[in-house]
Amino acid sequence: MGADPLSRVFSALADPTRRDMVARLAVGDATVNELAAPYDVTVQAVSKHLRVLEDAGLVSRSRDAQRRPVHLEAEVFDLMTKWIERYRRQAEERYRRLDDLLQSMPDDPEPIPPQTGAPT
Amino acid sequence: MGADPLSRVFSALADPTRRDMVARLAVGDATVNELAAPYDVTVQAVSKHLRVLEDAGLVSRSRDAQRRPVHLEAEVFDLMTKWIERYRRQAEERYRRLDDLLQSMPDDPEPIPPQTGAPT
DNA sequence: CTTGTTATCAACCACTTGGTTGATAACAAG
DNA sequence: CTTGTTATCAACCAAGTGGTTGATAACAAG
Repeated sequence: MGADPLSRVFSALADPTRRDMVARLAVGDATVNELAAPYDVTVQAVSKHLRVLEDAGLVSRSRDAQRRPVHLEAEVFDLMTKWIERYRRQAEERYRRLDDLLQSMPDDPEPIPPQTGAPT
Repeated sequence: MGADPLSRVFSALADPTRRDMVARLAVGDATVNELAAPYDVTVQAVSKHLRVLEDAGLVSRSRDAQRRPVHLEAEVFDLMTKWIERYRRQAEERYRRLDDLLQSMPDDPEPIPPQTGAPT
């Protein structure tokens, strides 16, 4: 469990039930029981899911008598978005450069004939 | 392994080694050995990681004699980005609306007194 | 105080995961 | 054909995950 923040966030959202809960919480705060209702699992299982989301910083819990309203924390999404955008942009940039290169040269698909001694 | 595409992508990127490989591949294609070099693990382990990335659609592999150049597929990132953006926007929208609501009413933190028979 | 509700903690279980070693396949070069 | 390189497959193992049941805590209401 001592993983880095990014790993925790990705890992938390790798579960469809957990993504569902995030979707539900985007509409508004909810109690554990409310979150458990749509799924065919025990409240304990949902409680565990919420702990994972909380450890990832995606969710926070407050107190209201014996209820524990769950609240979605949208900021952590930025962490992922930044990571994703960075490498997507980098990959697209690379692709663009490759494309330019291929267009600038008309033929000859053998860039490096190292020491195969092709005689004249 | 019969998970949905989104789960596979999130799950694949939940591992720091795999994210590292994506970062490396964003610079340019690489062989399995090249990808294994920086890490203190066997080539087999790296091969497994690549399979996970491939199953998630993040990576594709071609043939060059006995080498298997690995190529980053940037399109799959869109799947995540779309999902993330959707619920972030929704959560922010909700936050904005809540903020408006709180500003429009000056006091009285009891919105719903259901049947407590408050007389007159 | 007792009862019911909401939620967590603890122990357990089947399955997955990330790693290992060993064998094998595919190919290049001597 | 034999050797070396690159990579995958197969079996195994320790640790983690998602689920369960049972006990417990915290609180509201009778």
